[in-house]
Amino acid sequence: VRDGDGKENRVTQLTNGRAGRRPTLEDVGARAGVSRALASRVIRGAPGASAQARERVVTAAAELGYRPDTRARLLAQRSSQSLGVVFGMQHAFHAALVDGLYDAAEAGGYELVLSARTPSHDEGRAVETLLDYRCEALILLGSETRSPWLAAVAAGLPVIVVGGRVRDPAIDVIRSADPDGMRQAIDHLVALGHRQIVHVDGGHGLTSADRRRGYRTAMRRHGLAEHGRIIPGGEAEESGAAAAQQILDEGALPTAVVAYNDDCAVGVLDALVRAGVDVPADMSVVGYDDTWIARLSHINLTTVGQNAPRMANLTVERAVARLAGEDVADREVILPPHLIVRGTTGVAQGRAEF
Amino acid sequence: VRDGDGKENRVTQLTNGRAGRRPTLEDVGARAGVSRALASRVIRGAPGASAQARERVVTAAAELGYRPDTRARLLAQRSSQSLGVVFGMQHAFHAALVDGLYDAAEAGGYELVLSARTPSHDEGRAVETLLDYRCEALILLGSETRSPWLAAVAAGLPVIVVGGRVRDPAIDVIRSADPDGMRQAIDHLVALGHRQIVHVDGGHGLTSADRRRGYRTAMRRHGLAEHGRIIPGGEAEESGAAAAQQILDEGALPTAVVAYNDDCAVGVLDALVRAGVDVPADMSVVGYDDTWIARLSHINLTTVGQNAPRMANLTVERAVARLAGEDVADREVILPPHLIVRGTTGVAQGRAEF
DNA sequence: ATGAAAGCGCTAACAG
DNA sequence: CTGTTAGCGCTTTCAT
Repeated sequence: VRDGDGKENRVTQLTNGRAGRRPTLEDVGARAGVSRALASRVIRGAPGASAQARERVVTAAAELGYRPDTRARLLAQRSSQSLGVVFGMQHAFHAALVDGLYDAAEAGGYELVLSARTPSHDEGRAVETLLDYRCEALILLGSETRSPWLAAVAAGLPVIVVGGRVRDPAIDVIRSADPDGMRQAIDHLVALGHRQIVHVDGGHGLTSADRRRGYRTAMRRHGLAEHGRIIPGGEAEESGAAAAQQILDEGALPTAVVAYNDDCAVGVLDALVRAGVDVPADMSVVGYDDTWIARLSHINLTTVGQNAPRMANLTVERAVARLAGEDVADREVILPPHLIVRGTTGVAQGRAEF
Repeated sequence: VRDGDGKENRVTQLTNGRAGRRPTLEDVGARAGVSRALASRVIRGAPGASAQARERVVTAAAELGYRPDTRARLLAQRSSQSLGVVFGMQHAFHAALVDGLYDAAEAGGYELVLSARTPSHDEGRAVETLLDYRCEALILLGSETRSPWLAAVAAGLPVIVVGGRVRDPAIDVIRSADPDGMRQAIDHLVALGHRQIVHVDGGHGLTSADRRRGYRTAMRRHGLAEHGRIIPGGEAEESGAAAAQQILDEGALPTAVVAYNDDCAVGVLDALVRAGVDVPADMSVVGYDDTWIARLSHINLTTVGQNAPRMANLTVERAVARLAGEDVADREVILPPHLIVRGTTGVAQGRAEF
């Protein structure tokens, strides 16, 4: 009798009132025979109401199908208790993040106001919208903006970038240690006997640069700098496929490919499979982000996971801390990523140079 | 003497926040030497302000970096001028739809309030949030809810479902003619000489039922009822892969597969390619929705397109019409889909039965 | 053309 | 514990 009935009742109440005007606190108070202020206290669970009053207000509200008006509440409150979130539709990882943010925000008593980044609604517009709603803090998923306007915005309210790279000292960043994730991937491959490991990178972004750096460092540490190779890629499947094609065309195949992210890795995977390369028998492939696409049973991609729920929690925590004026030591929180071994990596083939 | 001083002091005391106070219309008016009301008129481009006043207010606002407070504006206006949108992160098609909705809403002078459907934030919660923002109409992307609560909600405000199937007479539906899309796909394949065409369906949803029906009808019309076959699938890649595996295991391969949607088709594609089946030489594959995934150059999937921008426009139009109280003849608007021929379909192999 | 005043629905300070 | 009184920032009559 949990969700089904409860929800049904809740929503039914929404519409019980007359079609013309939705009931206000005044109406509820009148029906319960108390003042609007007292009704308000009861509704929002604030202290200072007798059990009797509480009971009457609750029933009156239920009968009327009362629902508080968010706009009015936000306006009257000193704090709007809402966090603005800019996300990119399309980004699989953002879906997980937003999900976590809903949880964390609710737990912290905050509302979430969403604004999407789409071709016709860029990050700037998204931020403006959110600002106009007077949300108290801004959460930008995967932003890599270097424009000065973000800094200006950050002067007005806490701004937290999740899974992106921004260097402004006024902006908090929650992300994971990309070089470390790469290290784990390389370590894993090396342990499986791979030496010819190429990296299909993610293009010009800062995150891409980080992962590239992690790749280089890890290869060097294993004494494989000679065998390393970086192929220009991108964020999408298409780039991965193109990069894989390039690898194939060159003839001298590596034994493993580490891609910038899962999307890119899937592109690589696809191109390889089409070319008749057996993964992982002939070649291993590793992605990054552990998005739902990596988990699909037929893809079953070995990848580096970022713990979206944890990042979401930290993000909301950080936002709340900033809003409370607490001093935070570290502008940047860097979480440890963790390798998730699935089916696209295996022992390296015997090779001439072995 | 204006009451500026006293009020200013009071307010300054109240807002000892870190960020200082954002300018209000009152501030803009004061700086421009006009009343708040007049400033309001100028800001929102309402008539009733001299060119001179207009000019001064505009510059004052610019200097102050004034931005209207959406919450307050919505509260004061009789109509909130905002449309609530519930979408599913993850759904590639919704990204295109939301993009179009932003465009259309802006053109129509409406705000968009987004609420995502995620594991921890289901459609019911999403709708509640939106309702609490007092948006004037609700736009549900891809909803197939059969619960009575939606009907209850629709009693209170216009509800428009896009690309879904809901039977309530109070709910508008904008979708495309799925059976017709299927027909186009089948016609295309038949024209290429295919006869053994199987359909991997989308499961229990109404949209899936529609497409399944379209498949059956089209096959019958071509006299291919005997060759038809429907394999249970689902909405995601995984289901497509599983269905393809089933087809492969059975030995007697068809020459073409029409999948429920692009995701499913990509799963099919993947499983086929892994099994060494050459697409489209050995087998043709068709998807549905023309999402970005179908357009990826290495997937290059023949699919049925739904014209998201058009649907978005119609949706907003419909919402506005309902809000204006206009009588709309057709509760359901059904758009013609169109086949997009790409690289996964080709002439059928010569077959024994030919 | 302009301004004063009255709200929108709610919260919050202060009396009783 | 409860009601009264002020607003939150903006729009909207209704005078001037």
